[in-house]
Amino acid sequence: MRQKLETIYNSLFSYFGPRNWWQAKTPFEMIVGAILTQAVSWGNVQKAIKNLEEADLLTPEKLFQAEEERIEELIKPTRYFRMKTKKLKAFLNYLFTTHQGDLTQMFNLPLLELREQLLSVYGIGRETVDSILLYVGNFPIFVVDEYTRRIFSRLGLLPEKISYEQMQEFFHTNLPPDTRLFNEFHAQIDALGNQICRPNPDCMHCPLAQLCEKAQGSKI
DNA sequence: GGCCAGGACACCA
DNA sequence: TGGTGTCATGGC
Repeated sequence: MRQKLETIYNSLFSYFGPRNWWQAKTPFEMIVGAILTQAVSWGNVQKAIKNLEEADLLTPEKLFQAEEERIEELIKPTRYFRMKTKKLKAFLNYLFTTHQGDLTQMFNLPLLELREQLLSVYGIGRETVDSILLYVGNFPIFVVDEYTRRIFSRLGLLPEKISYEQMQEFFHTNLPPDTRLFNEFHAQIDALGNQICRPNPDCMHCPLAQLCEKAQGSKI
């Protein structure tokens, strides 16, 4: 299985090239992005980040003090802006009450303890917390999502109905705990899911078509 | 004009 | 435990 995953990763990387995911100026900006990107394309997130930056609110202290109405207006491009403002505030409330507003202190916690703490914050679910741990904290934790389920079930490597934990366990069991690999692999899966392996997949151009039971079965 | 994005939560059976 | 509705912008 390990070799099969290696083949899949190499095929994706050859096709899409390095994805350079999560370019950000600061760890705080990355965390804000992780919350804002929920159910929205990254392009919209970048607009909101730019708005926050121009308003000089991209520090924990300033965003914590900012009025909700002001934040709502600035992050409108990211959809569900009222909910996401509450989520940002919930995270900041946690950061200041538990870690004195210090991200370095927060990331000094052991992985599992930090994951548990972040999951208890309103608006931070499993995918968001694992994205923060992997992309900001550099912990070797694999981020899975709907694309992962869709692609790997079509490949016949995972059942169609599978929980988040089971999917994550699959990658943790079959890959070395390599932060850079996990980082790039998730980004590659996203690229495939976003551009090709859709509900109506473009199997003709899929770099994994030779490995995919569904693509071969449909003789595309 | 319709579809769908780098989800999470509340509610219900 | 799993399914469904809600949130409510912008690009293609």
